Amino acid sequence: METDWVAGRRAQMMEETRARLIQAARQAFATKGFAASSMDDLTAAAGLTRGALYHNFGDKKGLLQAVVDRIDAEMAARLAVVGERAESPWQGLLDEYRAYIEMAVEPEIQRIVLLDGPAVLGDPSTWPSQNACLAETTRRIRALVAEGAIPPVDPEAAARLLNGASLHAALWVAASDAPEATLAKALDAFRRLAEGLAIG
Amino acid sequence: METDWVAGRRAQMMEETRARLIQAARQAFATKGFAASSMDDLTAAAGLTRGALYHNFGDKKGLLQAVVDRIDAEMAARLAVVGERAESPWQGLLDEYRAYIEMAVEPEIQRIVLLDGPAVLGDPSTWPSQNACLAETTRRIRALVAEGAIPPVDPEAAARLLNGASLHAALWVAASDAPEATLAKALDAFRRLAEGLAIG
DNA sequence: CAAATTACATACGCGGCGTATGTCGATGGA
DNA sequence: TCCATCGACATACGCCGCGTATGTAATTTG
Repeated sequence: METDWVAGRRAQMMEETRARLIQAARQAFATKGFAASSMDDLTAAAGLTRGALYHNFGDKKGLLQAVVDRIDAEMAARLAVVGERAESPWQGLLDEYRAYIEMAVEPEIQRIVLLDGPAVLGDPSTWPSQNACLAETTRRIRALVAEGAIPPVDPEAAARLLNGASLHAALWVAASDAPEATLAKALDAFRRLAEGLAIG
Repeated sequence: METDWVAGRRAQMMEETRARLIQAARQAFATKGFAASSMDDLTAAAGLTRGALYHNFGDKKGLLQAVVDRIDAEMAARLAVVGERAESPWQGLLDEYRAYIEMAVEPEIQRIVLLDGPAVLGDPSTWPSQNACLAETTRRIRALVAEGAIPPVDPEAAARLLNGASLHAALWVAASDAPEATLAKALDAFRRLAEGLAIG
């Protein structure tokens, strides 16, 4: 009979394999993009072959999905920490979005989650991960409405629009040749938009 | 010697060829996406071969660029008409963005310009077409600031953020199973954000 | 009239994806 | 203890699609 100990060890091996593939994929997708990344190269870099990949993730898109889910979860965690530190819920929201924009400038996040992800996997809301990052900001806006800090608004709608605005701000900053100045302009404009929620 | 008449006729033939390829590409890219569209199928549908394609557009990305430029120009023209019809400049801006969101729901525009375009060609601001659509909204915001209708803000920053918000609103609406209701919620939230520009 | 150029079509090679098949260790019943 | 099974990968194969090199017919130029 298979002991729990042995079974657990086997499962741990598989998780190790998956983790290594995901890590290699992050590296490849971030630097070369999804389309230009070869599965052979990618798996070889992880010390495996395409067999392991198709066994664990089904196909190339499945691997991208796994990578996206992982990064998205990391982003949501980072956002929650930032939002919690703020002195007021409203300031927490602004801080979260500032952090979001700054994260979205990171090449890995921008390339994988914001460009290739939607293009290959479709609208983020249809992702299995349900876009934890979006859920986090939606939750925060919902709380603001519930406690009367801002006038009623559909939380998901507001979160989606603000996320979209942040994402484009990040693309703009990343492509700019004066990132600092561009970021400042983007953040200023963003604040103006967000305050429309607080006032209107 | 080549007469002007003959030269003009030759140029017209090439434009005809380019137009047919672009049209076939629009159809293919819109329905199957850029990556899944075969150049052989695409050119055959236009009654040509890949030879014509590489001669006129360089490579597959070049064709996408041409398609994107064309659609972008059409969008900008449609937006300008909508904005001009409004009774006030501010209302013109709101009308333009309403039109933008509704356009962005159209599968062809969403798939080609908003998803595959940025993923394959990079940030829209780096496109040769200079994103006529974005330029149009930037121009309008600049005018609003100039005439004192809204407090000073960097026009490009504001336009980019609003475009991003609109785009994500459109993705949301398109993926929704109750598009009408979703569109209403999106438009309401968008109006709140935009008013942040007017007030803040 | 020969040489060069244009605007395509045809032919070829290479890489990459997905799948079918093989392998090896672990498991589990007789 | 032995063999049949199964899971987790590796290997092998075929097909498709892109880019490029080459061919070709019409036209222009010297």
